[in-house]
Amino acid sequence: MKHVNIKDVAREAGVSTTTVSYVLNQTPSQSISPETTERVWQAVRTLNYVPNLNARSLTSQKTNLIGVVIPQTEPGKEFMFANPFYGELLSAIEYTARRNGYHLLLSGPDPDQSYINIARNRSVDGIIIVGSYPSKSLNELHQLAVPVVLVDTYVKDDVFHTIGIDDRLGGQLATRYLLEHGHRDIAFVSGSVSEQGVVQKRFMGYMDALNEYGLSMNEKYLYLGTVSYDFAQSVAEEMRLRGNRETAAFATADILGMGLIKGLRRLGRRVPEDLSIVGFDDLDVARMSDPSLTTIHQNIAEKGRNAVQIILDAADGVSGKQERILPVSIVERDSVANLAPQGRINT
Amino acid sequence: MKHVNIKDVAREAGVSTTTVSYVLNQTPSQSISPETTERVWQAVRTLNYVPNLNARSLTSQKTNLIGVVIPQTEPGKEFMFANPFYGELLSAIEYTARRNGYHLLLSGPDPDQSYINIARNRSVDGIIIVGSYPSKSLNELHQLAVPVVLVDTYVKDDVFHTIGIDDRLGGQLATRYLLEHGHRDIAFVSGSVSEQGVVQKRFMGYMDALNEYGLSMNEKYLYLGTVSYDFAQSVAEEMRLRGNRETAAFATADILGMGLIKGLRRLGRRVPEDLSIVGFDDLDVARMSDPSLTTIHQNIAEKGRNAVQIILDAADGVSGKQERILPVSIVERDSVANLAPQGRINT
DNA sequence: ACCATTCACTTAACCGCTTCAGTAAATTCA
DNA sequence: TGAATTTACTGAAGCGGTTAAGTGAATGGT
Repeated sequence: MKHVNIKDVAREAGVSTTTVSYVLNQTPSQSISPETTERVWQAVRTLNYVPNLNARSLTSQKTNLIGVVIPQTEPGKEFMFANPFYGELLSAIEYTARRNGYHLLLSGPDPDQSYINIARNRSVDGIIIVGSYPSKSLNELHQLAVPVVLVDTYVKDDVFHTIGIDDRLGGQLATRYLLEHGHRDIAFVSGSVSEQGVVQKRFMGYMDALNEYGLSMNEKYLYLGTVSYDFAQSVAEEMRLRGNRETAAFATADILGMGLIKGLRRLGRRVPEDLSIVGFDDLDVARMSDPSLTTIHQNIAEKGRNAVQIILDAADGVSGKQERILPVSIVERDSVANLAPQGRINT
Repeated sequence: MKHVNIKDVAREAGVSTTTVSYVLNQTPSQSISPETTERVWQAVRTLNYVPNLNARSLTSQKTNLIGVVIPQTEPGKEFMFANPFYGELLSAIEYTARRNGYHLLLSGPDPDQSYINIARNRSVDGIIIVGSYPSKSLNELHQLAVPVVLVDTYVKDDVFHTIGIDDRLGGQLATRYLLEHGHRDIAFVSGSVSEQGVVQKRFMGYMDALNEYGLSMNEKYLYLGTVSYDFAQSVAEEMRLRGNRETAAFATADILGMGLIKGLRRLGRRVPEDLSIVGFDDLDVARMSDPSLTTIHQNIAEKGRNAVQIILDAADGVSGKQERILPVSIVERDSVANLAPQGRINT
């Protein structure tokens, strides 16, 4: 099946390829008669012509492609998008991009960081990078001529655009909520704390709240591992091993909160009666869990929309680094118990 | 920042662009001296040259791009990938593709079906279509020159490759499992039954199992809606309204099973004591639920890997339609109770 | 009525790369 | 040793578009 090209259309319509191009792109500076325009469209229809975007990109230097790099959530596992968080984010990105005539070029991060090359050799019009990466590999992105949007990465830099949430406030809200409900011994359950990641900020918020109440962080209450259901499940056991007496836990991801619930239940402990839990993200699964998870809400879709919008803006000539921070809020559900002064429990 | 091109490299290395091209692609039919080869690579390094894949694709007619079309799970919602099923599938696809030097061009289905054009104008090397679509829109894909892989679509056609699971057997296994546990009044909870979709097959399996036990389908036990947690939750209420006496339910997706659990609990009914449930898919969330969900396992990642492999094969010249069906099995967890003859319950 | 515009198009160069068809020198073979 | 082959390259066409510059004819202004 031969690819029909612009020449075929030109021949069919009895005009030059230039004219066809002008008609197709409705080039504003050029005037084409209505009759010719119609003839061209007619030819396009009869030949069922579709422009080759590769060729078009070659000259126009515009690809209408946005590169998206999404991390593995667990090292070694290939299922990076299995985490619903990324699914929702990617959905919003895809939808917004498509609404604006863009498509997505998707990639996980290669060990050899070839995702940088994607931006260069595919000539994407922009690139969205989700999650935290070693800053040295980010440095390589500086040589790029296209706008780069970092999602959920904390990095001091005045070239990359960033979009994120107020993670520190989120951590504070979560912890404060537990404090307000009478809890004083609050565990901190999370994946590893990296320099550029969100966990560090949430941890700072955790400490902020403790400080508000004149408390200080107790290292025995820190449970750091990976952002996975299984790790969180094991934390329940670890709590017992450490002989800790925490009455509540702040889990920095809903998945962690859910794993923790499961782990506790296995040991015969109940949520929230024996341990109150606040999660983070407000994924769909948070309300599906039993008990449903009190959590910090963030607007994931809005994050995705903003990421695309920043690139769209940049493509439209808006200059200067953009830095957007979306709000967070607490969603009260059923995983936190009120610890009355007497030590009695009221859910 | 000027794009450095092959000419710059040629000049730097003191050779022709042809030679550079041969070195870069290691064209087998051409012999280049080691010294020249080294000079070219040296030039590539000093200039930090990255080939423009757009230009390359233009001549070579190969893009190393695989188009992926993933449906919205709920009409009107933009979050098509939020369903963990698609996340896992997409992950496997992306990973396998990247391992083989391909990238993914991602798109949701436009109302105007422009995803067909993606295949044509972006000149992807293949296209993977997930989920069921109206067969007329599939017909348009026939004009494509690239291999098309349909995932989870039942369509009689000898052009499209297909990859799926034995949905009918899955439905049968699920239902039979309930029957084996003494259940006779078994609800069928699912999204809408479409011509090409998987639900229809699962429904047939449901009936197969009933027939095995000399039972026939009772229309009162059919609950059809959308594949969503919320719908399933409402089914619990609907069951009461209908005044039905089912002791078990086969939910054609894990999300439905989970929603059903939640809905029942809201009404003070317990799973599995009051209603036993078998789900489908064996998503991560199935084991996270409480009670954990007995479900039909399918290897989602394997599905994704196969989809890519089919395209890779076709690109390598393997001809003929491929049709792969992956096995299913039942995973026993905690959502099914044994209904003893006396009517007593043993979990 | 004459020059300046505007209109409606076309010609041709170019985007960055691949690849066919050469070509001159070095090597092999009889 | 001369012809045939191989080696190591190069020139130029072409992939399918876009776009700057150019060209007649029609229109406008005075």
